[in-house]
Amino acid sequence: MTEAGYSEPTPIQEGAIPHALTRRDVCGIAQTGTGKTASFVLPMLTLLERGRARARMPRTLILEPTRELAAQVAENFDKYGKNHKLNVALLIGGVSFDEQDRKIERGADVLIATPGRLLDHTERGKLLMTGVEILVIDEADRMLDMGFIPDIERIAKIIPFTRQTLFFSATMPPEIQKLADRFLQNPVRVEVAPPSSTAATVEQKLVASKGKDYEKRETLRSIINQQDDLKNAIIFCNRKKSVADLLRSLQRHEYACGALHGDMDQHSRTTILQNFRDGKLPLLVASDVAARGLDIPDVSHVFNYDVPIHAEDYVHRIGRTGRAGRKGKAFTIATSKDTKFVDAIEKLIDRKIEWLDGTPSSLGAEDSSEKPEPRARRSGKKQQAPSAATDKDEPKAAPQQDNRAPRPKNTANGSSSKPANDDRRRSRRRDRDDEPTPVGFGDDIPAFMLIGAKN
DNA sequence: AAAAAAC
Repeated sequence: MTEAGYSEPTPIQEGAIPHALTRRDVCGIAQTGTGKTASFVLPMLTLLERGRARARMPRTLILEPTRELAAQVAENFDKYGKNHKLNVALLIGGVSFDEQDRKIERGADVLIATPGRLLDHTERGKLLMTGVEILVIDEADRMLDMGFIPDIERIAKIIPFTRQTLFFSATMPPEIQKLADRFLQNPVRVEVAPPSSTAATVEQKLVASKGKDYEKRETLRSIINQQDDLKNAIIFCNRKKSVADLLRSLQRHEYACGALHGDMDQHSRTTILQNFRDGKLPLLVASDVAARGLDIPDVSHVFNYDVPIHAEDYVHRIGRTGRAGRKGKAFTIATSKDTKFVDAIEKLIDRKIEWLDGTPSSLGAEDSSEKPEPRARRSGKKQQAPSAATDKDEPKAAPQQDNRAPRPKNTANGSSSKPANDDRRRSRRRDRDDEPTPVGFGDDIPAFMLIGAKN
């Protein structure tokens, strides 16, 4: 706890907790990584000490935009609420109703939910919201982005007017303010960080790349290999398909990596995230599902494989590193097509991001210097099955593989996506026969991290 | 140019 920075209150905690305890509504403007979660979990623990939950009538409700965030808040209750004998129910999609139903039936002190699943439960008539005393709306700006506001309105409507509401958002644009005005009564406003700031401890760089997929992948591998202090990293892509493609490519190059995006089944999402947190998986390829709020302590690097289309997402992505005053590095691969998005980011964060090699104008123009490998290499692979999109970048990557820096030695995915190219791989062994045999984690992965189960 | 969330 001390290590996590909770030995003394953070500004948002200092500002919000006393008011929450006096049952005032709170409008908190705080980014993740500011101790925001504890600023509602801790007072809730105190307020819940009196009284007990009745069957099917939860006493408090916390709404989160993504399943991972909801699970994370549930973990916080387990951590801080050890001695409070609370019933915590996590209601998220992608997993079965049964256990959730049982927890509701037993009487939940705390309900932590994503909007869709919560409404699903209420519509089945097994969940009564009339006993809710505290409503927490977390990540409101993101709820808005994701189109959840109508759901939130429906939910708020079935919760008694006499409730206390704690409302949190990283930013407070006019639409969010209007929303806050609707949900809150005479709130205390607590604001702790300017919305578009990036941590000063994060070293940010742009990396010029040519625009083809395989060229970007090669650029990415090259920056990864250049890092001598890489402990773990999140690699962000704009699309789920890119996440999947990049994962396959990196795995073929024997990087230990896993993927996280919203089309994956919940079991894989949970397992991969847990392995990444535990340090078993050093590289996480992810969509923006991982950009906000996920509490992964001490991510040393963030790589933006794609420049985010929305500038705010850049701030959220690189906010995964440099947390709690630690050092972090963020590299953004940019092609000539990304110029306007880069401009928008620099405008938002109000500073220029340096180019890695000081070559802003060389976008796509520096081919000769970096590529000693002639195209002739390609001829050797013509009878291969014309499948995996990753084929093309194999030969070019080979020369760099020999003296890679602290490269992860294992491959782990925890899901079904194994490179189905064993024979092809063997035939290319000569390209990297100095590589150690990859060791998979496979079954080594701890059992499905049951959300809310503590160890 | 996208992602996320209910079945």
